[in-house]
Amino acid sequence: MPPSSPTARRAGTAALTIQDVANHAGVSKATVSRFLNRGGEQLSADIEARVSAAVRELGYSPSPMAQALKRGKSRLIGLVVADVSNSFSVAVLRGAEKACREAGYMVMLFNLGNDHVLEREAIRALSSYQVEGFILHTLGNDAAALADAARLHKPVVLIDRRSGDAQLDLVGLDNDAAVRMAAEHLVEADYRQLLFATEPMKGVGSREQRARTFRSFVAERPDMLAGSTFEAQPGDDAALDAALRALRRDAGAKPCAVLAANAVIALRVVAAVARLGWTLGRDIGLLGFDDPEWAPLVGPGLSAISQPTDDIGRFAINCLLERLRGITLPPRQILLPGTLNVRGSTRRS
Amino acid sequence: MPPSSPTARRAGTAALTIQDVANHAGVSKATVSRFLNRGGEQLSADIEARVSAAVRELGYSPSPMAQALKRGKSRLIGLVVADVSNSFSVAVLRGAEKACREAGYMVMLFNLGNDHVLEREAIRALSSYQVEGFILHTLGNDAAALADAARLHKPVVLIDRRSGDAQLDLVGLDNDAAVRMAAEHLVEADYRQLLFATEPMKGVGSREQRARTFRSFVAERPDMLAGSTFEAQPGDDAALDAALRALRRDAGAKPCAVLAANAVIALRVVAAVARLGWTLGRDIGLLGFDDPEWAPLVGPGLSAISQPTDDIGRFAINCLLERLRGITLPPRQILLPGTLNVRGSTRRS
DNA sequence: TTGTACGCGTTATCAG
DNA sequence: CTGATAACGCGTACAA
Repeated sequence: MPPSSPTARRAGTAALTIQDVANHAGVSKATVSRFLNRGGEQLSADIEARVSAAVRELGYSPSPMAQALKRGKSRLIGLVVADVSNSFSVAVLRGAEKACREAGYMVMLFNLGNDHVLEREAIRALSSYQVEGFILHTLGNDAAALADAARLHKPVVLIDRRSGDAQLDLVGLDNDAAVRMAAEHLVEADYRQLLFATEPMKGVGSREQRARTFRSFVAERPDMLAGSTFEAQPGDDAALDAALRALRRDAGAKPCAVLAANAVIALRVVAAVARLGWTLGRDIGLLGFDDPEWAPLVGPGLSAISQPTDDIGRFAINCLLERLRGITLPPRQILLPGTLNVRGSTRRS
Repeated sequence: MPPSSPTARRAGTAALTIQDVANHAGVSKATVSRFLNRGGEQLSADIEARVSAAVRELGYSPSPMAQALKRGKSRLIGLVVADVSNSFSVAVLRGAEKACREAGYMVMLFNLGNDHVLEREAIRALSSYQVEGFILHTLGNDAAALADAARLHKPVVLIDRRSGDAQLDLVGLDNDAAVRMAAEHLVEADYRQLLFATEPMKGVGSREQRARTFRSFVAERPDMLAGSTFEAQPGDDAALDAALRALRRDAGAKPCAVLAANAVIALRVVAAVARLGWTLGRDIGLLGFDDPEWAPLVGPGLSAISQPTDDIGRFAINCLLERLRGITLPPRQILLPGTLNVRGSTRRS
């Protein structure tokens, strides 16, 4: 049978094509395509009406796949995340996905599951699907992966963490301001011996940045404040307990407090304090980054710096979209302010 | 300029095509395609070697987009989730995404953000990208959306929640067994007046199932046990507090406990108990579904039923893949067992 | 203004 | 066993 007669198509319910619409309206594919893309600008009123009606009646919408193949653009954005289980990651993901959809894009997700060898494969797989750009929330040590992306001329926006030396757009918390806000709060609450607890730095920009600012803050107040840093290895609770004991010992009579670099480490400190039989706030202060849902519920409540995660996701997408529209600017840093939520873990009484 | 001479292509670094490989190996596109798909079965040793070498040297991998266009298969799976912020959802997502990738598929994510009007749009958008099947973790009240999916002959696997009357594959927790395990634990811990606290049912299968089993369990022990159910409206903390007060009042001298239908509601109960100045375990027992990371840290620790979220994700994907391979079976239910983690919130001493 | 014809990268059919 | 060729659904020069 010759492939088609103008009438009588659409057996079953296969997706309709632009040709179906053209037949229905009695015009050519090209005309329909023009109507769809240039919005009926260059069409006669009569034709426009017919095509418009046909599209509506048939409920037609073009195939993004075919469009992608033709124009090399897919209206797809690749989102690579070190660990979806991380509450910060999901929160950002949420904002990003929403902003994406509002701009007519879809998100293609790749979770590294903390296996950072996958980073290259991630951007490779994603770009084979023609994603137009990348949002990366990873350790970002893999320069090769970034190079791949750059070579494909696909824009990249980093979230939270600066990646190597690459000059890329970055959106995240204003770590410097946030750490200062946090430390100042601890000082005002009378804590005098401070410990900055973090996951292993591993070259992660935001962790190093926070640690650096913390050290500066302490160094600027040599007479009233002492401070040190502790990198907690995953699983090694004993070392963490020891570090906390050392903190109180070093503090002597002075009140001491921990500044936890993120929610994961804050959770571990809370657990350690419980193991040691201490009371948060009184025996030891604790202030964490990120403000997880459980923060109000542990002991007297965990004081925390909350990040504007939704905004971070939104800004990242907007930043990417601007690049896609061809804006050529030097790499930007968009740093958003955090918010301090004071709870019982930083009240000594 | 005529589009191509056999040599001298690949200006810049545009992605390479099957034609490039063919040129490089001195064969036709068709041959390369065959090598790629049937794995060199029907090729002469000489040709196979040449093609194989060319593919490797050039680092070629075919374009999923073009493949999708040609065969109508995209190696894409659509994942629709009611709310990514829900810890259960992410956990399942994690397992699913991994299983997907291991099977050579990619995940396309659509988050409803609890806006269930989007459900139809979700499956519409996703199927326009030719996803081969759907994993749905939604309220599932939108029969129309499901009908859309069915009409496209795309397989659907439901997670956790049965959807309307549709006969579809389902994978989730064995709610019946889990509720009985939970309730039995409460009984053994001497609690005699029970309250089942849940988010509004809204026709959500798993919530109704859990409530039903709870009521049966109580009804089967009329002489030793009393129980009731409470639907907590989002934000209405006053009503929740009142319900808890009523629980203790009704219990009189008997110990009472709350069975929380998921982590969200468990969190709210913990907060309410704190507001009321009670102590978990002693003044009121609490056992929750889901086992969030913070469970060990609130008060004496929150007892909880943990769900095998990774497995749920994996099974869902495998189930979907089997359907994609054309298995025609009646709809299955895969019910996985939960695990009871006993902590302080169900210890009266 | 509208239609015709071609190509995006693949795979399937059909000759050879 | 291999190569030419026609689709898949769409956008767009080019021609009318």
